[in-house]
Amino acid sequence: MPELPEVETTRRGISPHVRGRRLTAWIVRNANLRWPVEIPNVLKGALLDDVERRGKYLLLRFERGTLLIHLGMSGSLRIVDKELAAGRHDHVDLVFDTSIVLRLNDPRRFGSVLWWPASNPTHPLLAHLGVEPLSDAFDAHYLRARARNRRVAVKNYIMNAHIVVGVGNIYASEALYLAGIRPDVPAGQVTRSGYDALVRAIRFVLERSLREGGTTLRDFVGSDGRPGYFQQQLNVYGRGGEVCRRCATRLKSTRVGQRGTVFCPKCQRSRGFRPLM
DNA sequence: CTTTTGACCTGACAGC
DNA sequence: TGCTGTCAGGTCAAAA
Repeated sequence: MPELPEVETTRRGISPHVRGRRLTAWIVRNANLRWPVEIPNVLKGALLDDVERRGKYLLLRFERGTLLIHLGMSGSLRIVDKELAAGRHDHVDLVFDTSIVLRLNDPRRFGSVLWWPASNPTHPLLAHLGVEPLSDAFDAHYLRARARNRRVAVKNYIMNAHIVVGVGNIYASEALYLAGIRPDVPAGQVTRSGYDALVRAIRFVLERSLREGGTTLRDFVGSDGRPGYFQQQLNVYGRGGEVCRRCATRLKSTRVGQRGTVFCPKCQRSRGFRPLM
């Protein structure tokens, strides 16, 4: 479900409620997520210093270490009152001293809750992550350099968290549309100006979605239960068979690297086309 | 090293 | 009303 804007929206939503609070208890109703849920006993009574984000991981910084939370495809975190009865798929509750509960719901259980002790300098899952797309380190030179001689489709390339984090199926599709690049072009064949446009487009879609509170397709809600509104801005994702807003050509629905992919065959070309930005 | 494929899981929806 | 197949905001590990 969540890509960078949804995870960041979640971070901003939960942070004011839990930051500076003590974790008094937790309830694990189903520890069987992607990996077994890890919440060590040293966390009892621990102070939560800050809530950060790295890629699609939320980092709950405690004095003794960090809880890593990944929302997978279908996860969401809500702030609820301790008395609110847990529903189906409410797998983990983190109970804070204010009777506030941070509740993880995840129907598909592709998410994770993992412990990263302060004694361990880098968690293996974070060690090889690529750059943050909204940081200065993310630029056309970087993208092009790492794409040299790579034949994977550019769409898969930008969805690879070892290259750049936070870009999933929605925003990859949208960014390639805005950049005028076909999703199935080999990453190594995208031109320098193509990567210039792509970097701008990725930043644009992520920042814009962030302003709108993320994208809600089926079930994403922020920590307060409000949906995101970015889906109203989608140009291609979920619009296969509909008409391109720019040129009225019928949008093509295909599969690129096992993922559903929609693009405009006229506005998106192998060597790039007029970028929309 | 890169690339491809399968795996993990539930739920919604289409078609018979 | 089933049943079956397909698809879904992710990403890791194994195989090629």
